[in-house]
Amino acid sequence: MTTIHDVALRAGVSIKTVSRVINGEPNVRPKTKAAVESAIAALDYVPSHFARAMKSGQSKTIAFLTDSVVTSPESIDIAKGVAEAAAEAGLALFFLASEPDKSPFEGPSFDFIRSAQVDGLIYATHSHREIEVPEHLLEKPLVLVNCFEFAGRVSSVVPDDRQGGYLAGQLLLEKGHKNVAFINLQKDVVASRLRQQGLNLAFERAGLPPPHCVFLKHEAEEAYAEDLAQHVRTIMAADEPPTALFCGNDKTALRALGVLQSLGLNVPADVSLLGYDDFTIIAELLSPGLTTIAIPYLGMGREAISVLQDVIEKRANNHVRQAAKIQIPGWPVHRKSVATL
Amino acid sequence: MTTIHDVALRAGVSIKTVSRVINGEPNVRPKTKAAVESAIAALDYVPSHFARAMKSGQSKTIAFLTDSVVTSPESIDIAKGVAEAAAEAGLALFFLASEPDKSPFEGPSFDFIRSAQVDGLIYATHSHREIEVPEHLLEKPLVLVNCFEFAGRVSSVVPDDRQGGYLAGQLLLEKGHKNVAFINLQKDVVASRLRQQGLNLAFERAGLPPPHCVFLKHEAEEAYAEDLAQHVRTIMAADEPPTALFCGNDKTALRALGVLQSLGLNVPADVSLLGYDDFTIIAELLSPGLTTIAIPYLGMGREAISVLQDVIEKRANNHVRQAAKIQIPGWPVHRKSVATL
DNA sequence: TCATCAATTGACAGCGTTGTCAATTTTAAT
DNA sequence: ATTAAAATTGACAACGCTGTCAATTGATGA
Repeated sequence: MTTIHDVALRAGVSIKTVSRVINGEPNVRPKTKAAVESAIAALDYVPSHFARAMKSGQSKTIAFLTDSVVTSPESIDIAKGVAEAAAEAGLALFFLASEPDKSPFEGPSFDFIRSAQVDGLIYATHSHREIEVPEHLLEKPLVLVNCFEFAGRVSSVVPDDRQGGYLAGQLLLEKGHKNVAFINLQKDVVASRLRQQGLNLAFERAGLPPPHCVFLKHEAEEAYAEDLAQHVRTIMAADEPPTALFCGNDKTALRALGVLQSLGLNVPADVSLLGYDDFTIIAELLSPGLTTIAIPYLGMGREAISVLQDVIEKRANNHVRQAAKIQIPGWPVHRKSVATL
Repeated sequence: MTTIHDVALRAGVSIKTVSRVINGEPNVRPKTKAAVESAIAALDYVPSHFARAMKSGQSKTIAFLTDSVVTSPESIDIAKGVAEAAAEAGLALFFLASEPDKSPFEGPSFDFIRSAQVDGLIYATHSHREIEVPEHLLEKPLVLVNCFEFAGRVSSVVPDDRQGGYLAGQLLLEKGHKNVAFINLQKDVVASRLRQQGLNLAFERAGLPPPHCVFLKHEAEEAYAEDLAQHVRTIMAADEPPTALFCGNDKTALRALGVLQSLGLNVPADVSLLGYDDFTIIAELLSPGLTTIAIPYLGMGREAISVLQDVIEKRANNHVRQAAKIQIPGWPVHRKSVATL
């Protein structure tokens, strides 16, 4: 491996001067600088990350922890956003998969975070929810993604589910749907309440009563499917069945579509279908293509890096930084499953 | 930060002795060892990864590069397998997202690999294919996943598509399907030829002629869908239509199912449907559940770490290691879409 | 031309760790 | 009890880099 010494030797200067050139410090004669730069190029020298980190105590490295988000296709974009933004910011990124059945905040992975003197942490969850952050984690700059803690000690970046629900309402109303049924996620899911609030708000502002809303039960795959089918059948059997069905996520919408088809109902001719997530695989593959509300996973990931950098900087300067909950808005994705009345 | 000095001070020994205890070296009196260990525990000491890496030149860190696999749900399991196995092996893992429109083997990310003295590299692709490995990459221990180079200079871990095709043939024959149509992937896809070979072999061994096989055209989403629909209709319009349709992947199978249903054909009563990939999201969600051949992504990821460790070790001892192409077998996943005749 | 001051450069220590080798202690053998 | 050998322990250098501070060089003005 070529070191700073090799470069210094070749350029005929001291290692300190090489260091100055590398770090763009002032007070280096242009001629000297040129000599050093050509030596660096000739030797294909890259400064050792470790030596720098050891000296400065700043590793320029952050770690990305997750309950399982990296391995879940729905929210893989969080990781993508984090990775992109980190690269742009010149930060190295460790991905740590937490071990199953264990808190992600302990075990060998976490020892590694400490031993590698990671500058900061990003913790992302699979679903939007509240978490408990162990005391000892607060030592390090930390940003939560897709989750938050009520104590408000840690900054978090979450989807704006209320806005998303509102968006759904707006979209449906624009297309003329006033009689809407909402097959919401399980009642204990954070997003489910928020989206309902947003949806209801949109209807309220239009001078309409809130849409009929049912919650799925939180159960295994089979039970969930049965539960859903039941709901769809009940809803569509009403005296005045809704003109549109808004589902808590795209997967539910996919299932609902199957049930509707089995009832001989055509989407969107007989009933419109609106999803949530913009889970592309499902949404694009369905016929008709599923109109849905996108969750801004990519943007959340990017924002997390930005917030984390801020936290790190503030911490370094001994400023207290007010923890904040940052809500990133989603957007509607128009495909074919919602008809205009 | 607590350092080895703090521990030594507290335990009343020299730093070298602490080092011995940490690294499990012999010739430390049990009493001394106990004293050091209790000091470590009391101070919550974790050795600095950087200092160690600098000293040893071994970073115990590997990098995972990919064209886009991390962000594609189909093969996210490669990443998962790599991450799991790396953690078990005590290796830290860098995930580097390659920049769009750029070779993953250049740019700032790659400089980082060099500066961080990464011990080895794993490069995974989204689809099973041949790639060109730039000369300068061969400096570092490298293992390819889901791709390979014909030059054979680099070890690779790939799915055994031939075996997978054979498995598909076996499965169909076991269920009594002798008249089968294979809607294969695009002709230029590596997997497509191999699977066809495997499938044909299974039929040959059963004393049957090879199944009818058509290839999809490699085109945009819409054209692809149209192309597929055409094929399905043609195939099913034959004088003696096949009793089973084997699709090149689950996505295609999903589409094909739609076409079959639109033709008024019931799966699996009228015709059986076999996919490939075990892309759970699709396969489980379909009704009927899609019988398919699983691609061993997780196992491939795990195997990659094992191979990489081997390469690193051999390299360290100046042994030449014969590069190898390691094929990991898939397996059939029985759901409901293939009926017994 | 020479003193003065600013700009440029380099010597050296130290970040936290482990390898080398010498010093010390313990054990075993007489 | 004494001594040689073995086991245990520690002092110190070095890994590649940057910060400190001193030394050197060049530029400026009288």
